[in-house]
Amino acid sequence: MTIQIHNTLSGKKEPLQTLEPGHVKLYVCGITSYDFCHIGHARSALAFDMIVRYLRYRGYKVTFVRNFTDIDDKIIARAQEQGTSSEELANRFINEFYIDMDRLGVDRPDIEPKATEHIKEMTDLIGELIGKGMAYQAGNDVYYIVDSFPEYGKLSKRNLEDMKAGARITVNEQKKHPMDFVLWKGSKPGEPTWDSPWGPGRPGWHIECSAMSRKYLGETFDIHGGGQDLIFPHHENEIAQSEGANGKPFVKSWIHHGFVTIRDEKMSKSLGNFLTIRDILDHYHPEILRFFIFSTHYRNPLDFSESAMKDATAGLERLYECVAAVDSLDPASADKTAKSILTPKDIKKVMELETRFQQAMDNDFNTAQAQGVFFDTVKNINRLHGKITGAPAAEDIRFLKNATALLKKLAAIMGLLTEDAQSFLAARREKRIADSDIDASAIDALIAERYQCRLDKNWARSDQIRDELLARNIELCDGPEGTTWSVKSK
RNA sequence: GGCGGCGUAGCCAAGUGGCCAAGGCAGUGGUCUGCAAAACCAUUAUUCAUCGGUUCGACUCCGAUCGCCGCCUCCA
Repeated sequence: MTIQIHNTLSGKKEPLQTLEPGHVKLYVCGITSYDFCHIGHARSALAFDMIVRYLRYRGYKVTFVRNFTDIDDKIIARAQEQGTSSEELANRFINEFYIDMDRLGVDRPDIEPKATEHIKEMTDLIGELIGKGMAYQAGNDVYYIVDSFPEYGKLSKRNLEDMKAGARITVNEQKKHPMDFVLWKGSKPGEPTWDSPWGPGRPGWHIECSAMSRKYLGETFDIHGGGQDLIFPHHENEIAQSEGANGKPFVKSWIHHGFVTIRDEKMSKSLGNFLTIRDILDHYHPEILRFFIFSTHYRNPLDFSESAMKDATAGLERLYECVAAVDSLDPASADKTAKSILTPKDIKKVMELETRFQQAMDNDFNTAQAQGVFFDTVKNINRLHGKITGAPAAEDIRFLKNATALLKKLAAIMGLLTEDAQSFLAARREKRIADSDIDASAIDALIAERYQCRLDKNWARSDQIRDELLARNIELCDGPEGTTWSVKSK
């Protein structure tokens, strides 16, 4: 089985064939650091985190590069608003980004280049394009000549004629063609500047990715990724720059993930439906967000809502409940004379987990399908666990523990089931108590009273106490070790 | 207007032409319990927006229609 990946360039799923055997070279467009990251950035980071982990699990060496855009118009504007330098602002939000990524448990890429640390690579590349007649200086700016690259539009499937017709682009007198885009911008007074053969200025947005990917991954590499909104113009322009300068194919396969929407609208600041990663993590455990994001295939739109997060919570807890139940089996309590309850069919069903997981993930990283495989396995584990009556056979304990160990190993590729199951569930219960203003001692007193009622078989009063507490969103659970209580999930 | 994508049960969501159309949430029935709750088990789409076509056979391929979304300006 080979891994199939949907390639935006061809519009089809294609088998992964690395240029260098067993080594995937991956470049992903990172953030422009001028504000806190939102849930859409989280989806991007998590999608590629999962992809890298899966490729490594499948035995590939992966060189993963993700850049920081730390100089651009928005950064300059925001820095001026705040009375600070663009350097300080960009670095501050890079640090905030790391805080978010660490909370989400996202692994660091191998290389995280910053645009401002690669000005030389960019000016070299621009120089090459001018030398080839593919770029020109106009005033203090340098522009790319889109007409010089016949394949312009091949990624976004559009042509220059169509784009001119629907042009909503501000007319720029200096440009020879309205679609020509800027490689180098002459600086205005007060803006950050770097020296260049075309005078003081700063790089255009697209050139950094062409320059930095070439430096770290070479002129041609395997996979380039980002959000669907980057297809045009950003990635289209990267292709024009890189293939124009290098005369070689830029990227073998393009991966673009879908948006996060809220009430089916794309998040945007103008609509005010903007949720930052830390807004979400203040209310939900990081694994719940991960579970939610991976419950849909990465290319589909994903609609954020409280009810969707509630579903994700219930689903993740179901997985943890299964693991916790198996964890609580004590090998020392095994009955040496007990017969195994396992049938060859049971064993086969559970052992299919890894194959089925790989089939799902090989199919363009289909995490939604893979989650389905997890639940099938959980169902089987629970069924077998339920078949055990009395002291279990040692063989059965070993089998169930191996099964949950495998489940945890595979779920970890999506960053799920990484915590101790008992602790996770206990923390969930405590969080619910903490989130509600409940007087625990008063509840304990009522439980004590009810305990006496139950000994006296005074069911009426006993049930009355339970109903009173239930009205306050507190659930009682009568077990062999006494009564426990928990706050009901909404 | 140009280009791309999507429409599968109450909700979410897989499905790379052919055994009963995964899975989750919610619902229903059971096990457990004094009764419950939680947990677990079982169960829930003769049908895949609509209409045609190709095929021995289509949710899957092709065409048309309706509806929704995204990109074409910064954007994950």
